[in-house]
Amino acid sequence: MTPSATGKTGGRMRSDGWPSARAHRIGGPVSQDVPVTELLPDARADTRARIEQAALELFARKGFEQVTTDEIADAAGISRRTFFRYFATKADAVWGDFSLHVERLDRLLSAARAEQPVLASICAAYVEVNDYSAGDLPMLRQRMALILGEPALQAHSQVRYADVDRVVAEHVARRTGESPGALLPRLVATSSRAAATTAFEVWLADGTTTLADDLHAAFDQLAAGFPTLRSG
Amino acid sequence: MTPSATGKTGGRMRSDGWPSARAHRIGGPVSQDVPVTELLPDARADTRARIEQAALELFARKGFEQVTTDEIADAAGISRRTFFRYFATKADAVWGDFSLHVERLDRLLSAARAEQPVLASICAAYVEVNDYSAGDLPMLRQRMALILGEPALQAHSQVRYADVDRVVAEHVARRTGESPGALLPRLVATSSRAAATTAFEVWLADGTTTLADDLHAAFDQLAAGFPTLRSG
DNA sequence: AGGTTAGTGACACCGAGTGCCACCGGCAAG
DNA sequence: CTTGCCGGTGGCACTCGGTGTCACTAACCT
Repeated sequence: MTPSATGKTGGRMRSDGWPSARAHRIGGPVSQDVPVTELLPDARADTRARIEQAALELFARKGFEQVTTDEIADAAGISRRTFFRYFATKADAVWGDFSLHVERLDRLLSAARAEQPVLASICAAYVEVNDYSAGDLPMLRQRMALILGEPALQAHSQVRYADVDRVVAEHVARRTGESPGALLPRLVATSSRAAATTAFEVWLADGTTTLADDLHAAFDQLAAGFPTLRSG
Repeated sequence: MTPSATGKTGGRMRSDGWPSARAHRIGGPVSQDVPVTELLPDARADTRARIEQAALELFARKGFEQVTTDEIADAAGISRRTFFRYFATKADAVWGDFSLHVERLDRLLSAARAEQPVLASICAAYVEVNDYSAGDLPMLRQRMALILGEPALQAHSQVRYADVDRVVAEHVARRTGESPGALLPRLVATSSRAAATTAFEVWLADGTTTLADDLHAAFDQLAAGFPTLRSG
């Protein structure tokens, strides 16, 4: 918890450091920028953000697999054990509160106008959820480059996307009166997510286009049954 | 290699078993059904098949996460280390020679008639690759139930599907003259795979339909831009 | 017979994750 | 002020997936 984490042992089995109480005694008098009091309110949110930031920076610099949870914990000034109290897996540190995004997507879909074509509603919801401010774009790029580029994160993403698909499939089911497990709701959910993911990839690789434009382009193709393909 | 694997140590750090030479000496004279000679030709293929079978049976019975690689090795009559000489990861034991399927898909796409619409070629290739004999269907069901149901395998599948997507995207790129990295080839690849995966899920859940029928149904919807959705 | 080679098992090691316990700080009740 | 509770934490031991290394064996090739 000492803001300057230098001097902490951090690793397990390293046995070259002092017990953590010692580190506290060292760091304590040196740093006074955190008043020690009022640590309770949302110190957890702070710590979580610090871990996430440290992890993201390390992943971007060295690659996901090359970073150990020990290093992340060290960089964030906490112990390895505490890292896993904030994030269930190493991969989860890359996905900030993703469940919030899913909830937001759900709310947007539920509030969609009934006159609007279903795919248009889904596209609009995807665009809205991914409407980041210019200042946040660099972090988004970094995050998505990791998620789409690192095989381990690519694999992990499947689990996260399952939630998205469920929400979208339920929306389609509501609109068509079918069961969420039927072919059409599932298919619309998975293929619209495929469209979104592809748009992200193109947006990342290109660098000149807008994410919203790429999303619209992908969804237009999907909704029209890939008209440019009919030349065959 | 003793056909009856009872008496093997199997686990690591268990230290209650004899050295492996001892086990060989015990198992040797007892079992003569394997002529010891002609073990070289494709004993590897045999061993690989035995491991795969043991793993699949254990996964289906206890769940993927509840099975350790030690157990698989024991059941297959080999050591843990040898398991990882045949399969890079525990998850890979579920996917039989999947690269063969990808190669076959690639060949089918390359041989597709140019007059045929692109999506029809892709659908036909998917159907062809997944045209199992009636006798193999139970194993296919078991495999796919694991891959689509177990989160860990679901995640791992992403890596495998990346190869499929690459092959399909390259085909689309050849047909349209675009780059394989452009939006349309990527999008067609990912969304057609989404269609295939969804068809598999529905086929698995339903039990009365044909996989080929479900695949055609999904691709028809995709190619037509989800016509039943236009009621909005 | 001697050397080569492929397949194997034992072993040690790493890193992700988990359960458990001890500690320490804040806080309420006495 | 002391006592006891409680949330967050660090340390530790353990499991399990995965890897590098080494020694051994059996088939093979001269």
